[in-house]
Amino acid sequence: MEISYSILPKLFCYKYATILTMDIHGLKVFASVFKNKSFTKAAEEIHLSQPTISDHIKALEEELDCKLFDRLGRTVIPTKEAEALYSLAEEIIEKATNVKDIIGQLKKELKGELTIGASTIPGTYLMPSLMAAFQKKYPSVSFQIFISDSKEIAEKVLKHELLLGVIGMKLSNEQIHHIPFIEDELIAVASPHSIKTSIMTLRDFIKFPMVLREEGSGTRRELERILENRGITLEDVKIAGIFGSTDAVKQAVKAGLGTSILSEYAVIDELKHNILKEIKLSDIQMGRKFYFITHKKRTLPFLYNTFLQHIKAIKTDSKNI
Amino acid sequence: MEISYSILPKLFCYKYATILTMDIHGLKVFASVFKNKSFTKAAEEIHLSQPTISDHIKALEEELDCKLFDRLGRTVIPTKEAEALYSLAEEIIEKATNVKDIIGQLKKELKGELTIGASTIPGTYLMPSLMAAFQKKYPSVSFQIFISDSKEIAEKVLKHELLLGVIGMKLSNEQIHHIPFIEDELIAVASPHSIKTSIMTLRDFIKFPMVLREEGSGTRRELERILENRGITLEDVKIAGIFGSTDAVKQAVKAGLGTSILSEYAVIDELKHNILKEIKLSDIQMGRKFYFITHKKRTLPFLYNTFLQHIKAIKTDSKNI
DNA sequence: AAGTCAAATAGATAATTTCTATAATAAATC
DNA sequence: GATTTATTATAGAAATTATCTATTTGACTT
Repeated sequence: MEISYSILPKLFCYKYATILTMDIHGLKVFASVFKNKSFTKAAEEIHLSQPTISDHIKALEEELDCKLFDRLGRTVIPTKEAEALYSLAEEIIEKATNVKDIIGQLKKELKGELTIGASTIPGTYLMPSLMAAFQKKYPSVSFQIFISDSKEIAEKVLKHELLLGVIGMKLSNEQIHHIPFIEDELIAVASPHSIKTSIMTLRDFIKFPMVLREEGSGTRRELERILENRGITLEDVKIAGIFGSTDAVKQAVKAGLGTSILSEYAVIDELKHNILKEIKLSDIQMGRKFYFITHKKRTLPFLYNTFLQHIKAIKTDSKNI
Repeated sequence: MEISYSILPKLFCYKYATILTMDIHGLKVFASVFKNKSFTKAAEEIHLSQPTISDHIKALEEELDCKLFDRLGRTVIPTKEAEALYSLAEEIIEKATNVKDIIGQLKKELKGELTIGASTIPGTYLMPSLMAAFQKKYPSVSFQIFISDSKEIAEKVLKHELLLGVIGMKLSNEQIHHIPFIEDELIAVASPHSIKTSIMTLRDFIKFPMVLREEGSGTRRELERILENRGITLEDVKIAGIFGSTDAVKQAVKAGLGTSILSEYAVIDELKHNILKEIKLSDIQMGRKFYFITHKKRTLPFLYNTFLQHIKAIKTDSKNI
């Protein structure tokens, strides 16, 4: 393997050292002369002057070092070499003509895989239904959702490992483009058995031991921000446990390990079935936003842009309802 | 069919009206940037300056109306469109690079069909052994010998229906290139039973009725030329019959219809077996030459030139023996 | 031999390619 | 956070190339 590695650059060098004057335009001129058996007719067809055609053929003849046409006064007759060149030239011209079409089509193509990095809440509770709706509209689209915490998603977007992310916080990085997505309400929850009161102040609530997400989490960060606004730090809070997933936190709260403050999307089912109990905080509203994030320097494939427009449309629709 | 005929010119028009600026050089620049993930490295590889690379990429981006690379400071990342373009570009570059090789190889190719127009004598009595020798040397060569009279062979060469001919006379046409081939002796023959003497003068010989070839024939023309030199026209000769082939003339002579003057190559076997008898003409030597003929304006494929050189070599060899 | 048709040549102009030098920008380092 | 470094973009100039028109050359036709 090491040998082939060291030889490779030389091969490239060789390949590019070969001066290839031949261009597609010249081949088109040749093909036209070949088909018309006339320089003048080719000139009319390609809308160039006859001397220009002569020039092109001369250049090709010099480059290939062989006569391509026998000029016999009224007609020209292609040589054996010209016959061979014609089929090759047609292939090249066709391929080159296709390029524009293929790229043009690609620019409008609504199929392929949409890879999105998502933090826990959007990845687990929001993306699935979005994916379903989008895929219904564009059946040839498949999704790959990479779930991690907000910090890692942001890093991957910055390192160009991901083109698109959804996270629960706004970043200060100038390179990141934020597209507001959806509002989320953070809700204080406890086990139904552990706390009887269903309304209290934030300061009262944090007297109970709490179960939290780990540090990179958007939910955790949002919580810290809210407490900080009230002059409270996490050091004032009695932490009963830290878990790496929202589900684990929910299990811990259910088991009575402590209270928590979680996304409404994460606990909507548990509240409905009385597995968890909402503690209304009388003095605070804990809203936060989710954002789609992209790197400002990256060009998004059409499919990704369409997806983002779809999201924007949904947002507008739901606002109007 | 008429419909497709009338539509055809429009299609050509459309095809060539599409302005296709894209050239192979530009694609090579693109491919290098794509592989190196760098404009600067591509510049080194192709031995162009970095701004030139920038220009080429810009031109391609404008023509295809899409961004090809996201420029991110230290690296560039190809877009989805660039990925697609790369595979297409490599195909085109490879084909274009092949052209030179393929044409180059064709120029030295010693295979294929060698079509030669030959008049009766060379086509029947000289070409077969030549063909055999040449094919032994170059086994991938096949022959097609078109036999007709000298006049028609010459016409076909002039009308570009044949690239190469062998005939028994020199033409006055300026367009024809003559390559001397082999000497032939015309021999006066008769049926062994009809004439007892085996030597006489030309004037005595033409007192006997003669059997001749048709007018276009080289042998006939040669005979006329010889007679003319002696102040004799064909009107002085009693013509017993005119036949369209040398074989027919021979049969007629054998049958005692008359005498004839024929190529030594045509009667060599008959003389050996005493089917025909040579009448030595004491006062004349009737030599003539055969020539390979080509049109001066036509380019001969390499195979044809090789064949002619082979012929020339044989001539030199046989002279030296 | 004159007329006609087709390609080649010459000379001029416009377009393009490419260069060097420099600016702008982003990442890495201190 | 300022500085250095690496990379692409821009500007302006020079060289090359593509193209044109007008004319010449060459060959077939009459």
